[in-house]
Amino acid sequence: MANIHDIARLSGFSVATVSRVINDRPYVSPEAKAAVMKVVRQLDYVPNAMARDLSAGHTMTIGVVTPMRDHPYFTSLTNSITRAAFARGYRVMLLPSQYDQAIEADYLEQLRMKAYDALIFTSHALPLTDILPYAKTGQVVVCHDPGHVAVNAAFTDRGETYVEGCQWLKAHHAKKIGMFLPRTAKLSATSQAMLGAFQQVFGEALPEALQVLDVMNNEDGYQAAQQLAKQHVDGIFTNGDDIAAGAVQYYREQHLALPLMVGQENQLSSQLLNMPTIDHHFRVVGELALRLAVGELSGQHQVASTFISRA
Amino acid sequence: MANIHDIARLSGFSVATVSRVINDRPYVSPEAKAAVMKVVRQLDYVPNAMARDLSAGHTMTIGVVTPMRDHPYFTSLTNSITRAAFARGYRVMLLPSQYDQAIEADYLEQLRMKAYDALIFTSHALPLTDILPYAKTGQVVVCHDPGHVAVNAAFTDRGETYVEGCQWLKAHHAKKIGMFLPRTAKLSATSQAMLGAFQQVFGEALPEALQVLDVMNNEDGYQAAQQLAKQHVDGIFTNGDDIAAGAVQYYREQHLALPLMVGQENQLSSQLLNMPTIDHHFRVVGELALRLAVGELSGQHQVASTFISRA
DNA sequence: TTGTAGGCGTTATCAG
DNA sequence: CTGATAACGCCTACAA
Repeated sequence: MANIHDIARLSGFSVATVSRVINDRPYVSPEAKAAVMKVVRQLDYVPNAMARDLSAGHTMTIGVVTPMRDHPYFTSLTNSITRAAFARGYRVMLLPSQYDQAIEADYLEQLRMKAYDALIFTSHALPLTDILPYAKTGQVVVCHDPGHVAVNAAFTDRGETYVEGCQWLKAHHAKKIGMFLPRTAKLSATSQAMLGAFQQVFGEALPEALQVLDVMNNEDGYQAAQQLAKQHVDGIFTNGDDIAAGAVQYYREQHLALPLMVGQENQLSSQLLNMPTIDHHFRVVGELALRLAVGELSGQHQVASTFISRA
Repeated sequence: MANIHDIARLSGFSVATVSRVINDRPYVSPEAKAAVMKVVRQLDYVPNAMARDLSAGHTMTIGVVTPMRDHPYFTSLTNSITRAAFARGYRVMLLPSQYDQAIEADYLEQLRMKAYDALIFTSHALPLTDILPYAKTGQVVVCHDPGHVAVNAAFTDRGETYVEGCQWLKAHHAKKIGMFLPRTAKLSATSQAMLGAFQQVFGEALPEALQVLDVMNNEDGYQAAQQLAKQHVDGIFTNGDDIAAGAVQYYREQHLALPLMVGQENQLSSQLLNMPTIDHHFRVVGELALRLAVGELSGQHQVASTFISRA
């Protein structure tokens, strides 16, 4: 592999001049430029990206930490982040975490090692207090409401639409309601917000027996429906359209009357099932997150989600 | 930011010794190790990833070129590639291309610049002959049948199941069949294979009027159904379950009799619609592609797809 | 306009 | 066991 010194030697100019030519900088004579370019073409030379990064002191890479790969929430968020990143000349590194604190800590360490210019957590298991120290060095962005913790954040305001979802169930006369939740309520801000909305609308807390935890995908939805069907619920607030679809499948297979259902994510399946859902506008959140990551923005930015009524 | 020289100076040892300590290599006295570690902790030192990469001569990064972000084919392929990559200590860079030849060429150039150790094309618009020259330097992997072109490849053998799909339509007495195809037949191997299967089963080529091109997502499916409904088809071989779902929606809205339909990708929607589909086993393909990228494997590897009959 | 020399931060060789 | 010193390949004051 030819390097800049080879080009310098063969063209009869110095590395400084060669560098100027390949970076299209001023103060180069036409002759020098021609001579250098000729050798560049002959040797099929291209500058080495790693050396450039080291010299420049940045990677132009944004790490995106994602707990799971097959969940639509993360797919749409990553997609919008990627789009925004490329529009600004940044690249995106995919960082799967499976909600493993050790892995997340590892990524944070890599940020310190300058493996990335910034890190976006689409979600995280690590307490915010563990993340905070890293926010000083590189840029760290989280995609949920960090409360009063001073970390850059872009997130949807879910509270409002969760209330609307509960109201919809109430208005359609659901008497016994169950909820599909991601992970336990203590760990997940989503769960907390959903349970809070229930309390607000129905004036009482949702009994634990009617909360199904750790529901993350379509298959989980099928299993979760099994649990709730035993208790004869007539309404389910789910945490995803595709997840709700899994539940529908269970009810259909058992030839049971379908409970009223509310989805989330505004996916294709809620359209097919004619089910109300919530659009969290992750495209917008993703772009905001990236702008925070590259320093175009700072602080905390929230996007209002939209309840889509359907029945 | 502290660097290895700072540690050397403050600990009273040389950079060589410091390097040995932080990399946990032999031939270091306990005293030296203790002294170095103490300073490392004091200064909160971590080695710089870029400098390491430059020194080592590799990035431990695999670029994954993906034409579109919201298509399940690419999502599942990227996911399995990522999983396999991390299992081997590699990272994954997401490279969107929108089937733009200039962008694809750009990524190939970046490969030359050693921005990635290898490049996986989940699909590409660039002719294979343009890609071939780069396959010499870094590792290039394509995810479709490269025919007789000598490039590393992992792909599904679709021919067989496309024939099965056509036979299914025939067995269920579809008389007038339409097809949803991605891009034009000349450009897309998928289209060619689907049309070939039709010819094989029905003994004649599918009239162009019954081919709807450039159908890539759910909305496209809705539009495409509009076109085919005018011609009163009673069977549609689609190129995706979610895409087929878009078509179903159109037929339902118009209160038209639903044609027989075959999907692809084995997504949730085909389950919900009780529609036969084809599983291309992209998880397997993704892992093979990555193993090719990191040099564990070489050559061309094909995976048989599976027809899932449902009605 | 051009070139020299030093810096970016590590790793590796090889003599001590 | 330890340490100078030379890579890795590029950029950029500063000097000429």
